[in-house]
Amino acid sequence: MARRVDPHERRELLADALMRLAAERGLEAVSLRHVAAEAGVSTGMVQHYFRTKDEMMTFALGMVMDRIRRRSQALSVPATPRELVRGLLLQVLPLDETRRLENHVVLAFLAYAAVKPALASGLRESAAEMRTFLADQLRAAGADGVGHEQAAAGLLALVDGLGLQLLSRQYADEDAVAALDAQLALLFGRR
Amino acid sequence: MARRVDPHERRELLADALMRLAAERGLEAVSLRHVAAEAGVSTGMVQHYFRTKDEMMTFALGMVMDRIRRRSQALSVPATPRELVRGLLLQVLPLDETRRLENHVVLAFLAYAAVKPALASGLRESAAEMRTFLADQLRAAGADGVGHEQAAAGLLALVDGLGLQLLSRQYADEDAVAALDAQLALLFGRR
DNA sequence: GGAATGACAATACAGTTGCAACGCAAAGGA
DNA sequence: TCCTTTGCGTTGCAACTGTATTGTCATTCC
Repeated sequence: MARRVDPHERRELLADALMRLAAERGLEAVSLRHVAAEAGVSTGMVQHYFRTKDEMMTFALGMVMDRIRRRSQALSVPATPRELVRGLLLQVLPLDETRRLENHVVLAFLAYAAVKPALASGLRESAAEMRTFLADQLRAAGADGVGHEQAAAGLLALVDGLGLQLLSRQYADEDAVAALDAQLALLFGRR
Repeated sequence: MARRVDPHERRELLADALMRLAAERGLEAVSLRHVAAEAGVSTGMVQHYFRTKDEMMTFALGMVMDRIRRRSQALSVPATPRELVRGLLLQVLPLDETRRLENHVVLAFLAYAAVKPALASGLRESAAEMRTFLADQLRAAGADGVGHEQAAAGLLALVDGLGLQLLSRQYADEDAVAALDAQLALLFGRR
């Protein structure tokens, strides 16, 4: 067995195992051996594809952000700005098991990045990206009232906060959606 | 030296050291030895006051939540509901070093509690407490539009999200305050 | 048909972890 | 005065950590 394998595919396999671990037992449970066990491979193989643990973490975080981005882009079917905004923000909320898992991982990495600034840049980027997109849509819709940048930032913060509360089960899914809709009504006008 | 010491005071000393560690180097850096070193005592003493690491973590989290609550209650000088709400929410945002530190710790524990449900209940409680307080104030102010419970939940989520973004330095302090004020204007009416 | 190479597996190693056990000094009651 | 209790320091231990080293194949190229 030589060159036959696709390295990127292997890395994704391992990163998937890492995600499952992080979501179910926290980032503290992520060790080379645990990831290997979860993926059903040897620790040697993990080391083969990630020379260091940090490299593994960085790759996994990048993968998660990439998936979220990709799902959002697949969303850009013709629609009104308001529908676009709502769709995008609903994409981010943890309303099903896959996105629960992803949000768990993002939360874990958020706490991790608060201490390891090298990882924070990726998170910052994708947030900024989403913020300008939201602001553009708000402008296009002619949303009145507050500045568009500010409203976009507020929406993003709202969704982040709702996500947090959903994760810790303080809140039912439909209540979170209702809170989001209420805010959209305030910004775009009722209905 | 025997009975002279106040056990609770000692525990707070140790929990303080834990907080500093968690804020500066993350929860992963919190070990019995590190906490002992940071507090300038022996690991034996840490073990004397906390029989297990989990007991130490739980106590520290409780202490942080207590401090936040206490600061909020000290705030209830006569004021209009709107001022009260603004004051309370500004209390929660990480706008100075102490509160940055506290928010860091809360974030770390949030990620931790997402995996250790035993710790989550405390967080849930204090959030619910704050939500009903906010809803009461909104009702008292006769804020129109959306339901009061929903608006309160939205405000809380907004502040949580803003806190997250402030912590990861995605955002300037004054922008966060502006976003909060914009939302208050939407709810209470301009000015 | 070697030789080189890529893909792993196994093991070793030094450091760190939570926790238990033991030790001992000082204060108070008997 | 003894003796128990409280408060803490020290040491030890088994488990686990990230990383480095080495070994073992199967495959591909010359």
